[in-house]
Amino acid sequence: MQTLEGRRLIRVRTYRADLRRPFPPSFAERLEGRRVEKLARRAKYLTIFLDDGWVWLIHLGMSGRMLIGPADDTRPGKHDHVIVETEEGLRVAYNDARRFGLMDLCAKTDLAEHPLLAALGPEPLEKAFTPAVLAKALSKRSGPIKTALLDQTLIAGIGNIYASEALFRAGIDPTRPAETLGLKEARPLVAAIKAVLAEAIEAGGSSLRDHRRPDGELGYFQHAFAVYDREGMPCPKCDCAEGVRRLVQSGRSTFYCAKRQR
DNA sequence: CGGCAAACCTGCGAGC
DNA sequence: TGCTCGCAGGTTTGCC
Repeated sequence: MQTLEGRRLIRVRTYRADLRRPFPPSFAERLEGRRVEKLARRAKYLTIFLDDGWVWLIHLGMSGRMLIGPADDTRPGKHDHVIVETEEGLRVAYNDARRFGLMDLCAKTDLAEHPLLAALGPEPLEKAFTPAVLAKALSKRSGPIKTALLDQTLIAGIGNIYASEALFRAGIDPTRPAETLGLKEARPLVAAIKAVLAEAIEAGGSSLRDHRRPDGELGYFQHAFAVYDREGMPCPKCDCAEGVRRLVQSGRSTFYCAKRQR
């Protein structure tokens, strides 16, 4: 998507009225003619800053992806819901089989107060995300630490895969009540969260089944999971008999090593 | 308010 | 081979 920076959007087409939510009024018309000034991210939201002071907000949901290529064929492919063409002959298609994603437009000056962003917790990759900050957030929760890590109002941007991976690296039992983690255990957990997210971004993201990178390849980080989706396989860090275990917390799979994580 | 289940949607893999 | 069924992901909604 870096490839969009600096480009002018000359043609925007939507192929349905909504994703998870309806597109905002006059969505395509408000994008057409705009130049992209900057791409950024807040939690799992992509923020595209436009030259008229508005921001194009995109969430990929679970199966959303941006397909980038030349604009010589503008017909929508299967599950292409929005297609953008730039002045330079680039075609960017938002493709999302499950339509759990969403798009919105927001004035740059109101971005922090946008309903989808206002309640988000701190960015884990920022310097300000410290063990003290994490410990304080977790002290408010009596539920399991794994579930708390997925709460976007406590910490922004951790998904189900990375919650398991971070807890494994930090050696923390996913069922531990969040409030029982003190500063001492928040320290390795912060380090693990930062490392897991940074490595995943560096590797081009994770992917499962039909989720692919823009070039069609699986996200490389998929090949680096220590525990996620590895039930029954040996723990990569110890020789325990059971290997990686799976449990369900709040309806989501958690993978962990019972011997290593306490 | 916290915690949890269900809902949204589709593709895929397992099992018959 | 072809069918059904369960499950995966992120977030919101609704119920206790």
